[in-house]
Amino acid sequence: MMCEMSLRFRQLQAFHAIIETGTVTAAAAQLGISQPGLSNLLAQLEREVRFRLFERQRGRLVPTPEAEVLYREVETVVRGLDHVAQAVTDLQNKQAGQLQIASQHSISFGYMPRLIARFAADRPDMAITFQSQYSSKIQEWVASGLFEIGVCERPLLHDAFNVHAFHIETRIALPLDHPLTVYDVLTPEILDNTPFIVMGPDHMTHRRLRAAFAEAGATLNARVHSHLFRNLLGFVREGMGVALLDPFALEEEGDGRFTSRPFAPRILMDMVVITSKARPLSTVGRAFLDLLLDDLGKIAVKDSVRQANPSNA
Amino acid sequence: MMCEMSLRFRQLQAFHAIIETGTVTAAAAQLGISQPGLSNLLAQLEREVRFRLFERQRGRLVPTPEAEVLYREVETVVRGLDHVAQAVTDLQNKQAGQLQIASQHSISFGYMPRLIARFAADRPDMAITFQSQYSSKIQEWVASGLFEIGVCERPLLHDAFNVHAFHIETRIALPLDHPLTVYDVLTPEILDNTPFIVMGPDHMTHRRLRAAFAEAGATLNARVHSHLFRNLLGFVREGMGVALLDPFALEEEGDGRFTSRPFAPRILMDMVVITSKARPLSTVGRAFLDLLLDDLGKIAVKDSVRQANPSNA
DNA sequence: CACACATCATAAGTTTTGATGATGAGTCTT
DNA sequence: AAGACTCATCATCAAAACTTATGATGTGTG
Repeated sequence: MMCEMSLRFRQLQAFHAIIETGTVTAAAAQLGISQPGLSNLLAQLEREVRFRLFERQRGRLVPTPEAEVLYREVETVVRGLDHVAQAVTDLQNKQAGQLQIASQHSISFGYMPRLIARFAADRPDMAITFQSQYSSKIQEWVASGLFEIGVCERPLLHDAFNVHAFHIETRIALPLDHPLTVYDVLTPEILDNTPFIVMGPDHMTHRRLRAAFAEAGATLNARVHSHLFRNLLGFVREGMGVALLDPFALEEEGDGRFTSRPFAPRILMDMVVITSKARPLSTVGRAFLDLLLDDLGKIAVKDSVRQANPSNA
Repeated sequence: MMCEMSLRFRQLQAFHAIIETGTVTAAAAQLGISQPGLSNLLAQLEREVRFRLFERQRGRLVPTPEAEVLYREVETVVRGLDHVAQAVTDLQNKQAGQLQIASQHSISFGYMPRLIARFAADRPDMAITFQSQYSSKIQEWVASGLFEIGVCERPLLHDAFNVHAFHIETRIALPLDHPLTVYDVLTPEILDNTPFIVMGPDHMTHRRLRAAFAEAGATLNARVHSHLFRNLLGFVREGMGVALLDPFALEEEGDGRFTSRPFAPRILMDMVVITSKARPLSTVGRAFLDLLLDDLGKIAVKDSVRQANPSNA
């Protein structure tokens, strides 16, 4: 009684679009094909699975319970294809250079390009690949040998890295005309109930900020949530509140639309420079890593640039 | 510079198979197509993504770092298709009946069929769908309206159910010639270091069993792990050890190759009969539910068949 | 060294699948 | 009853997927 069925991806994609949009016509538009084409795909699929996926009620399609169960599985597959496409464009953007460096977004706009430029000045014929990404992606890339050197935040997800840890002290960014600019150092007490622009709740610094406020018995008034330091700054510029930022994002202070103050108690960002344990560093890689660590020593919190083992969590 | 790329699923499937098997020839066999066909798909994919996925070294394919990064994304998608196929066959096995009942495996061999037979005796022209599945799948099916009545174990994963809780007391099954058959009730002290056949460590009863042994300062000697009560029984029959089982599995006691004893402290299985909050029970559904709850009252631990709210975890 | 047997790539030809546009039937609105 | 929707069906055609046949290259063996 077992019979061959050949679920084709196109059919699942069609099915997915129909459930999502509610009608065949709209689904066809979403996929950029004609309505009869989609009708066919659906008919094929229903013939092959041998149960109804939709009740035809008064000319409309109403998903059966079976369809809803199936949809959950199909969802994973169809959405997954988007992820693959994204991965492909990420990989396409990587040029083949002699030295590959990836760093987390917040450090990628001002600091890293400047350092790389300085490094490349003495080496005119060397090609360097530099890319900005999320911390987890950077770790994946360095682990797989796609990039030689990565700069990202903790936590580390694998154990495949040589790790150089350093810590960056965060500061509070405020609009120029903010009343609290009169203080030299800001504390939770001073900032009690002040509108705050914060990172998503899963980010380290957010949790530490919240803890600092709780400790001081102050209220953290989280007005806007965002997920890139760079975005927070935009809101600060617009005067919507204050934000806790890393000094790299604050480099643009010169634009004169916001300023910054230290925060007490200090909140540090746990950052790391990683290289792959699996393959040894190239000569240029070594040279750049030395420059990077040396330079970070000037910015980072004292005594925090050192060799260290990866600590997960 | 952005150019159109049309990642076809078949190409990803090909890529996935090649990475998995290591050679094109083997991958072709796995997918059931010819080697040149696969070679073509790979060539297409490499042309479209515009970076090498494999180095051709001495006639063999060696994945590039890019390929390994891509593989992780592709993996999700391709494996997902298998899940969809599995879901489809699950759904195909469901017949269209007026009354749909699903129950967890352990209760599905003896008890439920017998009860359903009794119920159907008075109603000769009624079609009933009955299916045995894992607890989580049963919940999904009842939640989506695919089945009217489900019998499964806690924990409940949604809040979409009307819940009737009951508790089943487990017993220790032993081979007939086991020395411990001389006891009327078995305790952790008596069973200290006795070879045990146990459920996987994620199952409730396993954790409680372990706790009971720890409390008594006895050693739980887990000799075999399995994941279906029915399987445990097979090992007991073979004399490999004793096992903690629900009374439904023990119904076959008549076969004379094992026996059972109560265990102290009592270990109960948290079970529930669920129906969907979303749609009201049909008349037959109501009737069967009444019969089921009434009958469970005779088997279950006293005072434990009652209406209750779902409690998660 | 020559032979058998792997590997992957290419070419040409066939079958299957996907999509189109025209058409029709049903439902709801106005 | 017209018009704007829905979805299904048909004939048709192009693109994709697969086939067989063949060649180039590499490896291991007597």
